[in-house]
Amino acid sequence: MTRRILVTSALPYANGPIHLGHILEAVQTDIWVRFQQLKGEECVYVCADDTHGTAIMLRAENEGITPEALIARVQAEHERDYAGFNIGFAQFHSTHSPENERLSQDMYRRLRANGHISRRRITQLFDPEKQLFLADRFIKGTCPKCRTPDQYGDNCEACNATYSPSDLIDPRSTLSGATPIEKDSEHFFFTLPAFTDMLKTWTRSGTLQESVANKLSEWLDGGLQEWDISRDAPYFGFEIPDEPGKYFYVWLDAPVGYMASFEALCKRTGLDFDAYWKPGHDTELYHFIGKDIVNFHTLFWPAMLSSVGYRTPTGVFVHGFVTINGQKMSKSRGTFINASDYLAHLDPEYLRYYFAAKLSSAVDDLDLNLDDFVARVNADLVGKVVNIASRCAGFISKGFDGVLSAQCSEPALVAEFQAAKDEIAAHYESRDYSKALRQIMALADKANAYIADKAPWTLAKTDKQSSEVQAICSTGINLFRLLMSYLKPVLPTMAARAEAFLAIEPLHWHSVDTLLLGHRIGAFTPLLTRVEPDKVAAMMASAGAGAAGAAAAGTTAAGTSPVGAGLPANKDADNSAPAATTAAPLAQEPLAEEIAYPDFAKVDLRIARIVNAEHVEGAEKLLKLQLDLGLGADGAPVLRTVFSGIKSAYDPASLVGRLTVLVANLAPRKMKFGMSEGMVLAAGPGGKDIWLLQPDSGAQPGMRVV
RNA sequence: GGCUAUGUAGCUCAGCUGGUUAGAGCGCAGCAUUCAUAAUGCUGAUGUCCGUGGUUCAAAUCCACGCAUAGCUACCA
Repeated sequence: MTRRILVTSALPYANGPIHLGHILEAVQTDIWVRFQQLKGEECVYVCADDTHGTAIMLRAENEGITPEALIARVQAEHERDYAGFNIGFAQFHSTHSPENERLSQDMYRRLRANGHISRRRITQLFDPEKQLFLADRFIKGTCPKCRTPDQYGDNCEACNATYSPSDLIDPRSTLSGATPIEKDSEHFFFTLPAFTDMLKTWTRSGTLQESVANKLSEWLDGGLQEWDISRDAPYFGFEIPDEPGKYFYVWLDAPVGYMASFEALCKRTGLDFDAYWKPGHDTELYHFIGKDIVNFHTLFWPAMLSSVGYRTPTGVFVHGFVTINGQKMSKSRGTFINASDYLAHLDPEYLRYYFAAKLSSAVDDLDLNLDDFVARVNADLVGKVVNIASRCAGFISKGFDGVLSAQCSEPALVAEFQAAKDEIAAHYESRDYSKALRQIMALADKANAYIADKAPWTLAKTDKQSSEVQAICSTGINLFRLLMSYLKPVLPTMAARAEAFLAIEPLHWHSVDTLLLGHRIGAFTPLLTRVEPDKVAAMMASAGAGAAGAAAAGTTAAGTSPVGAGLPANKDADNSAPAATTAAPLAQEPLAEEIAYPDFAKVDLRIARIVNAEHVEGAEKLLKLQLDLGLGADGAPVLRTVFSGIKSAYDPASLVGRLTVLVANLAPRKMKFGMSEGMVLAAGPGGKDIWLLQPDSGAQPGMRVV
């Protein structure tokens, strides 16, 4: 029985570029969808741009264009970036579409008919110059608790107090600088409390990860409140039926955008809309989202759906955020990496693999550690997987005209690879991609060990056409083919190259039940090249340059995605400036965390004279230095031996007599060639580019550096 | 502040419902190998499992408190 599955990932907001947070979500979703499709399920993946709201309106105004022109331009960029990562949408639509307008208004009318819309007047701060009601983040003022100036309207970054914007001392609009006035207006509310029981059941019915359900009980137990779904003109969005001058809050029509996108797909392909959105069908509906937008998808959305007689989602899958080298992406730190920054320098499959290798079904954040990224991709994909094909293919083409043996040797090993299918499938199904890939890589290790053990190259020396060589290498090729079948959801492009190399029809999940026997394969070509660390550095440089450009240009007030995919809502988020290409060291390695003076004072830096420097036998990188610190308290000269990794940059003879700076109270470290009693200071990326610190003349050995 | 998570080798992470000397990959050291995109195989070293208390015959695993990090905290997007 074929499953019929509709999958969405969160709608990126049309106010900024696609960044690695969006890509994490898209990759997670895409892998799941491709896996389902390879298994033969009918699985479609839809998404759209989220295009409404004050932020879009203001941005368009700043740029002197219409909102429609803005969202059209941004959507083209978004689609290009997603395509660059091979995200296989069946439909990428827009919330500013006729389908969405009709569906949103229809949903509102039915909510209203069911008595789930209430209305009342509320008072808000209003910018008299811009003639605009102000959201909290467009108001700044002095914190009423601790008097820190320049705080946003909802909470104080200095003392963490929360308050309402009208409590601020000396409030002003960040849009015009005007002093806001209080003004009231009628708003429309969705009566969420009426759905408390329904939601308590639904959130605990296996649709959500446990930690997410735990988090939600905070809201459910604390008592739900009505949800304000209207905004006053001027607003870029859909007008509320029968209520001129009132617009749907962007978050009302954003999730409806999932339906709208799907409806557009149905029109093109003949899929049955109702079978996926009306109750009583065996179809499945899943939303992949980031942890910042849980409320909208697991409270408001299912409540609205159930009110108007649509089905509720089968599952909502929540993931964490992307961090870069352990820190959250930040424009000021130069670690805000846009999809286009990545694609300009690196192969998308690297990142798909790296994300997959670290993704689980948990809500944890995922760290992109750049050194780990290079090492992991190169070791796993090039060193392990591709290597299997690479080391076997030559024998087959040279000795046997590319024809594989009629039987595999080592049937037990082959069977073990095939038997892993169900377990790997279960991991993909449950979104434990890291477990799936760990298992696949363990198999790849076995394949390499098998080939090393059989050493076909020794046999080939005596007989190039030995049937044993053919059998061993054909087995290797078959093992490689099985691994590629398992990896195909993650690495579609590499899988396609492998299919071309093997001269076979596209692999699918059940391809592992068969073997390639007596088949002629093509010539081996590199299926994936290694990640070059230089390219990673270049990517970071362009991301950092984007940040610098944005700062110099002065950012406009703007939000990140309402249906944000990977980052916390960032008040400073903005489009990045065009990427530059020069690599600034500061951009590559941002400043470390601030420390207090006492922390610095712990480090005792001293001037030292290099009195001897020599090569160390057997050491690749080290020089052995003798350092003179001058006379000690007892009048005797103090000498230190330090091993320093500067061999590649300095000739020992050129160092003797120089002054430099020594970390004098560093704990001695036992190294292979002896004890190192301290550390000399140097800068640079390594290799020939290392520069030793040297004081101006006049400094004496033993002087403390402060 | 409250809540939800996270904190395990240099790095990235597994360790489910408590039970022998705490694991993997990468990195590192040594040996082997040279078929392969300096790829591969074998061997080895490395951990107060964030801290402090507690429950228990037994805790990385349970409880409490604390520290650190992230997110959420509804008329923010």
